[in-house]
Amino acid sequence: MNRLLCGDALRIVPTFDEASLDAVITDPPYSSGGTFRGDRMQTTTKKYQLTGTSKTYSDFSGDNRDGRSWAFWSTLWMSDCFRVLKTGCPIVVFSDWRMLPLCTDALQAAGFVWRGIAVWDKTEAARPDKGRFRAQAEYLVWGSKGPMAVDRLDGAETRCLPGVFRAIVRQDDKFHLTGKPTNLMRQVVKICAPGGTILDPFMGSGSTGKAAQLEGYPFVGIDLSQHNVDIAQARINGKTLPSSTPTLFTSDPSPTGYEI
Amino acid sequence: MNRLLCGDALRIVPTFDEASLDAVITDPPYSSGGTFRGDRMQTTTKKYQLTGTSKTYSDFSGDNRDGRSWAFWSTLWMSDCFRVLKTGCPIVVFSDWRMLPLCTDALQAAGFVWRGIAVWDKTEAARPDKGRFRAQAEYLVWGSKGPMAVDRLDGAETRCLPGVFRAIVRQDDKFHLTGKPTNLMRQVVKICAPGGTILDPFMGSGSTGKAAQLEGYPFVGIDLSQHNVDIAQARINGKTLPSSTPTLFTSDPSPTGYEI
DNA sequence: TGTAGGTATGAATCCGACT
DNA sequence: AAGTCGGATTCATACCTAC
Repeated sequence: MNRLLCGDALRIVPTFDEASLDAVITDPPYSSGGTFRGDRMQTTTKKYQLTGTSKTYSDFSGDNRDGRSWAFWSTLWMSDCFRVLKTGCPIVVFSDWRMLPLCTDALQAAGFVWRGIAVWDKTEAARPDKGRFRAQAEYLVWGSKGPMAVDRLDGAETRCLPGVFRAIVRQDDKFHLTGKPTNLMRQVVKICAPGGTILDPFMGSGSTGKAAQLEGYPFVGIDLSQHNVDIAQARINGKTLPSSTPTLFTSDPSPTGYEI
Repeated sequence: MNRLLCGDALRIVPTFDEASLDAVITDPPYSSGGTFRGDRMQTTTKKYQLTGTSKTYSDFSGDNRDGRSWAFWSTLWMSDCFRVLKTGCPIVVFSDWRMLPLCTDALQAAGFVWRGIAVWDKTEAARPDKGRFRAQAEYLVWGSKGPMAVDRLDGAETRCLPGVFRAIVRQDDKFHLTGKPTNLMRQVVKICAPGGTILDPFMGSGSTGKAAQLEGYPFVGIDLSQHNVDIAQARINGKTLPSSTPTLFTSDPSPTGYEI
């Protein structure tokens, strides 16, 4: 069973039971985009979308922190995730090149053992820049709560996962400004032990959830925006949007949302 | 014309003229913790040959002593490189995933503008790890001395370089424990403006120098080990070793070596 | 269904003009 | 002045349209 919740991860995750989940796989707002503070303060579409693009995506909030506060905030939500993960279970966090060092700091500050960096190669379709190395990769900073739980993989076939994923972004597979390809996420979720429940505290349009469903993992997703929760629900359910949408989670400690 | 020098980069680079070189491309020792020569002189073969780099580190990288002193030492030699580079010119430093955050810190501490991370994908030939993401990539942390010098690229054709290099490690193209494929390095050296002189303060067996030669760049290489300097000389010259090898650079401020 | 050719796009960046 | 705003740029690939 899947649960999709609308609200702030910093409020919702603490309501979950300790040591109840099997993996965290997420793509938080990077607060990147620009050398100067002013550049980060733009709307996300202004920062990340090419001027003159016809297709429009909704802006998302929480993308204007500076480096220090981004690391501080990341440590907070990663600590919450640490609490609800079972011992030996993995966390995977997407990052761009600029935030990568801060991301590894926050992961370790939250108590995780940093295990490595995997690479998402977006191929040569990524935006070029004359006389420079093309910024065509994003990074998957990953670690575990204590020693990796190899034991739990007994019985089920245990695979080595790739360290570099080559996956281009397709228009018909992109439901969010920063949406990830489904084929990429189907590979990534396999870091979770078979049948384990996966949490994505910043699910966006729900690519992690869709991939989890396709690979047979129960999924818990959280997003600040009702719009995104609706899109994710529709994608994962494979249905059109319901007439009655769930209410926004505010201060009530018991979140509301979809159970699908 | 190429120059190959034997000695300590921290002694030799300061003897070069300020703002006299056009690029720094290098692969420093990853685990060389020492500020002191003796620390770096210890044999690393045993550490690397059996397990690859990752097993030799503790599970808790970051602010331990090895990491701190590596970053400190890196800042020193990068600062030397900063001085001898012309304004607007690039520096490229290879790093493994563990040292990557420290490497970006040191690069910026030395005064460079950090511009990004490129990826060397060693492909699936890298050693697999059950139930984990394969550590199959190394990283090229790169930056520039001030704003990138686009002006100097006028006239010559300027291109966007790839951000992910796929290159398998071939045994017959490997003259050194951590040698890089020539095809990889031929791509990387193109970050240097056409005809510019490239410095590699830790040249090892000279892959950077060989690539520089093939792509038409003058090259200055430094290595602590006479053995490596001899190998590099032979590779770049395409000849057998000379009967009289150059003397080890010690405290004499005017280094000796090959001019080829 | 297949091929060829034109157009749109990308988790940017730089720079100059304006407030 | 520091902060904002907007236009130009880069090229491999996907996507669309015409034949």
